[in-house]
Amino acid sequence: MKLTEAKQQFISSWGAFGTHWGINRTMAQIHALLLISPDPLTQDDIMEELNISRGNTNMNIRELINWGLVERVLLSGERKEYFTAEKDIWKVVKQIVKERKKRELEPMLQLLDKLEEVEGDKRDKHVKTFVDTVSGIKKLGKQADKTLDVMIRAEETWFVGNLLKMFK
Amino acid sequence: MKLTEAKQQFISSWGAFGTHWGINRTMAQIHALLLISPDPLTQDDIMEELNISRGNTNMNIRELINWGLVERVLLSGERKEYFTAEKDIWKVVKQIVKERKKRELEPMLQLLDKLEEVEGDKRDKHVKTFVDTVSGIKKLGKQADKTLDVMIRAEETWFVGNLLKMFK
DNA sequence: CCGAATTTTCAAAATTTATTGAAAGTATAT
DNA sequence: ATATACTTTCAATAAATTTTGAAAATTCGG
Repeated sequence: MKLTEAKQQFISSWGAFGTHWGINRTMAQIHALLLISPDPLTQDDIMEELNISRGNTNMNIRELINWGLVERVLLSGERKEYFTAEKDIWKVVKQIVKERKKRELEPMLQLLDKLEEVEGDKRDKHVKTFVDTVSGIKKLGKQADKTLDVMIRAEETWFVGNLLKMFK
Repeated sequence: MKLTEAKQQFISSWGAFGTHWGINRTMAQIHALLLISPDPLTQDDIMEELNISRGNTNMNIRELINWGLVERVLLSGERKEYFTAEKDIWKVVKQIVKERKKRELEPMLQLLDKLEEVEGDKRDKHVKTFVDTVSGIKKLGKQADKTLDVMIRAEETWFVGNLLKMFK
């Protein structure tokens, strides 16, 4: 397979993959393109490579910057902004985990805390099932939260080594 | 907070949560409703509770069954089908992990295997960056794959205990 | 086998989400 | 200060996804 074709496949399937994870296609594709680009790219490079409009490109680059996955780079003597993606995949994964934990897991846990305190007689099976379900989710969610905290601080070598050993 | 209100909040935020994870709102809401229902429900119960159409209800129940999260239940002497959700959250999580691994991670790893074999001179930095990126993702993906395999087989008590100890 | 109850399908409609592109905004060099 | 290069915004449009509901198919008791 030629590089050009391989690149296209990578970008397109990274985009499709993203849509299963609540990330929009374009954002994932821009990320993919930057991941495999040895040098920083301009907005125009990205627009041209992916055939997308200026506005769309701009919005999604900014979103990637918000997620901490892409950085602005200023090349000396150049007026244009360049963009580059973190290439260390372990760092990328940790960053995504960190953001999603903050955006999704933590608010969910807060809600569950409130819902667990529902009024009513526990002998009513509707109340009991509700409280048990909420508690069960909360318990697992809190464990996940702690585990992810440590993971975010971990080094890849340490993480992979230990995790595998543990699971033998 | 009253049970009725708590239920509604739970269902609606479970639905919103689902949409961040590539699951459609209705599917997640039906799942939420069944999770907190002590007894199995019919399609009509679900339609009424969530105010959704028959077709929509039917489609999403079947999808939940495909995911292994909901089961058909036949009550003796009843013609209608009843549905119930697995209540053990750890089992639910394992089931979701299992399915997503099969549907998403495994195909991605297969693709990466192919893409890693791209033709071209490694001294070309475009080729090098591409191959390095693909290899990096593949390596981490394969580790995740193995780790999830063990997790899928693990018991919650064992899992939570060990994981926490390990991360201290 | 018939007919009523129930489930499933699927084309059309509604809704949600993503994309465009032109206009407005900003920064920089001279 | 002005012109120019570049970035951002956002209302309109397009595309993708979800939902509906009526018709078709299936199931099951008698």
